[in-house]
Amino acid sequence: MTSSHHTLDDLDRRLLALFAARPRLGVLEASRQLKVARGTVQARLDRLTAAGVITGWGPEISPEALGYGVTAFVSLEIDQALRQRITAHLERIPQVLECWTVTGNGDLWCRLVARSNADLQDVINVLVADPGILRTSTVIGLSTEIAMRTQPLVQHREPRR
Amino acid sequence: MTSSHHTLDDLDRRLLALFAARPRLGVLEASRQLKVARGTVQARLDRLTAAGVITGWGPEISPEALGYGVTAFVSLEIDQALRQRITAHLERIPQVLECWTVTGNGDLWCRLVARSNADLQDVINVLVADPGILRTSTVIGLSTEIAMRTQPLVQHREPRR
DNA sequence: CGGGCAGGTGGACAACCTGACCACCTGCCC
DNA sequence: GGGCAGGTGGTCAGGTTGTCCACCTGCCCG
Repeated sequence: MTSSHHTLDDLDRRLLALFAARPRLGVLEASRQLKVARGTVQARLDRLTAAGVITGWGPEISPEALGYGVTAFVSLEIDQALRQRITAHLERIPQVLECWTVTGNGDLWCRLVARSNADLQDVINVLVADPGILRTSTVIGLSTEIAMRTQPLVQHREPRR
Repeated sequence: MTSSHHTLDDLDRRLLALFAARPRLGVLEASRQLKVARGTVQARLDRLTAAGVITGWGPEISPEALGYGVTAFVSLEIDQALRQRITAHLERIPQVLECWTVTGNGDLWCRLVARSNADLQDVINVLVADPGILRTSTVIGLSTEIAMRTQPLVQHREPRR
């Protein structure tokens, strides 16, 4: 959006790669592996966090391991005047993992999970209960070809500007 | 998919909520806040990890903070015979953050990021360079209504089965 | 040119946490 | 009644953290 973004240097990239590979590493151990002073690692981490590059260290949860083996992507065509209320409605549905407003006919785009295809139908029923939702179209995720990743981006060096 | 999934009990839920809120917490501090023995927290964490519920503790990176302020979702219609080669091609593009095979006309579904709309065009050009890609349709993410989340799912108690 | 400043280094400290044990208790299934 | 998984408190040595410090370097700026 704005151009005020953080530019990574080489050490940042190595740091992020290291912590991505072994996240529970302590600062001291990391400094040893990167061959820099401990304070440096600490300062880099603080700066990356302050800049918003690192947004968290939370445990990543696998919905699949919890029994939610079905993922679906739903496009919603909605009554624009009611968007706020609709997103509030979606927020209240735990199976809605993500939601964007997007360009195109589908005004809203969501990621859902469910325990089975039958369960998915139930979830969608809950979802479309809001009368502000005019039309939906669902595609089901069959297999993950590339799992959510950011490392390639982090390691990527923009050739020119 | 398979029904062999881990069922969370109340302590698991509280544990996950706590670590989601303050991930860098030590095991000892967590045990104090949850009012259980340290060994218990340790054991739970180990079990959740072994069960695949917790898949990692990696730092979460914000592409936006790195200057990739534009997100787009692309549906690709492809020559099925070439799917393997195509996904390999996509894997090599850092701006492709995620990719699924899905039902429907769009055989492949990807999430992209780019530095700007103009940059997005460049990324898409790289993407469609593979002749196995027959048709694409792109929608641009305008705003995040619900950011990727799993906590509601974790805290959710299935009413009945 | 010299000053100021951000950022790196290596070292020091006490306080604290971790991993690995242990003995023991409880609830539950067979 | 036995066996077992899982919880509880406790101990221990060793490693790690947060916080200082003095000092060095490169760089921008008047």
